[in-house]
Amino acid sequence: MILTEKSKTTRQKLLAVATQVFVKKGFHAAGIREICTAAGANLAAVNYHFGGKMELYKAVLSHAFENAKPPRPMPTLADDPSHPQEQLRAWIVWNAERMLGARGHAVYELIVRELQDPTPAFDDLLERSMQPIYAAGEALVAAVLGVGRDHPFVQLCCTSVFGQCLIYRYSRPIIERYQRHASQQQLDMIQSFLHHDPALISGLAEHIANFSLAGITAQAKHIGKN
Amino acid sequence: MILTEKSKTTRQKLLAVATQVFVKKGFHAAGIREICTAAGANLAAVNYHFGGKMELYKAVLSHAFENAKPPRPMPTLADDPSHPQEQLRAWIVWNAERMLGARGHAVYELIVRELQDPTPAFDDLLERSMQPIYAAGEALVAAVLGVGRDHPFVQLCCTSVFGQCLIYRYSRPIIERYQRHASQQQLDMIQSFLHHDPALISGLAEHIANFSLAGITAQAKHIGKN
DNA sequence: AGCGGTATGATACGTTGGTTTGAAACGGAC
DNA sequence: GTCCGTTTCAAACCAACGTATCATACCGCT
Repeated sequence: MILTEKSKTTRQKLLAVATQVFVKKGFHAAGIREICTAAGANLAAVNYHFGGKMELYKAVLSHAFENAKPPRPMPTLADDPSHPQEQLRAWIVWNAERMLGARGHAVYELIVRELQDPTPAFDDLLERSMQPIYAAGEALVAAVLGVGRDHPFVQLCCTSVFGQCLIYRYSRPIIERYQRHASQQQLDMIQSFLHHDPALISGLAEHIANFSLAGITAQAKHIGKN
Repeated sequence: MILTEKSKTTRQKLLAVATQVFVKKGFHAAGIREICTAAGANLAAVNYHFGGKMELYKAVLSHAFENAKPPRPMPTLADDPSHPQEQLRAWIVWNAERMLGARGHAVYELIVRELQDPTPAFDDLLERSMQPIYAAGEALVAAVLGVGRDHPFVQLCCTSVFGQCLIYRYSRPIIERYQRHASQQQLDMIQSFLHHDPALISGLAEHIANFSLAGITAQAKHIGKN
């Protein structure tokens, strides 16, 4: 199929709208009719351009993954093996900003949905977008703790870091809900968060890094007891 | 409607099966037919006993909430105001065990689902099951940090604690998926986790408490700078 | 102008899922 | 035994969804 100008715009429109709808409602709850009318396209457009709902969804996942490419490369242990603690801090900040920032919004929102209702596209998505990052974090935490990567503490600490990031994705509905009882100052912060204000995001990332580094280094004392 | 013995058992069976199905698949994906056949009841039973799918769901939420009553009461600042740090640790452990243990399983699984696709029952559920716990944690963190409850650090730290707990609920599908590549030792741990083994859960709670207390006390150094 | 591959359009099909209906079965009260 | 409220059952209804169909419109090309 040769893509003329006209077809490209409808295809892209479909892709853009579908991303929003899938993010907002998930795969099952999202409707072809809703997507098509919102994109100003005909009902049959999805089947014509993508071959079906699932294929459209996979295209959305790939597209969102491509768009999530971070501006800076991920810090790893290999960058500066003699200062693991600084590298770990850099990795935590980088990871938190990626998970909470605007670029990663769609991917992580979709990942979070996949976590609850996995579709056949889950494994691939996880493998491509999470596994490399997690592995880098594992290596850094292991280096800081001075233990092997398969030490239980390593996984526990990595999970704690990811948990602190992920909750800001999950608690979005709660935050929106608390707007009603919030002060003006809180309202501003909520708006900043919902719109991925880079300053607020990096503030959150800093907190997570401070909190986690203290937590991780505190684990060092417990090593050897078991 | 008077509840005879017979009707009570079908109602209860329906409630029990529906809880499992709603937990496993969420409100939308769960089907009346599936629930009824699994409960050995007729298709019309749900409408007869509860009045509809949404009413059944609300009944499931209430029932799950009632069953989540913890064996020990929640530690609060009021229990021992002179040792806030010890009380905070006790609260974190209590909260983590509640969120990861078998008793709270259904409620938190349902809450997590509500977080993504809120139903009209969301507000009530949140208010009853989360708000009191969160408020107690806020008070304890504020006491340890020596600041007011509306200080930004307090909310950041509480969020970090909840995030570390919640992720173990979210990552369940990932954990199940990694069973394929796991060693025997890891397999045992995974099984323990999936079956809410109390020993493992309290180990996780201990980690979260150690990690978080170090993180929170580290925040004290940053207070006053802003 | 006329052709052929491409895109869009309105409409219908088959399935699924929640709900409704009306009849049949049960079980205690008199 | 008969009556009546309660519960169960099979069958049907209705709306929504993803998909398929086929005609029409578009556009570069000869």
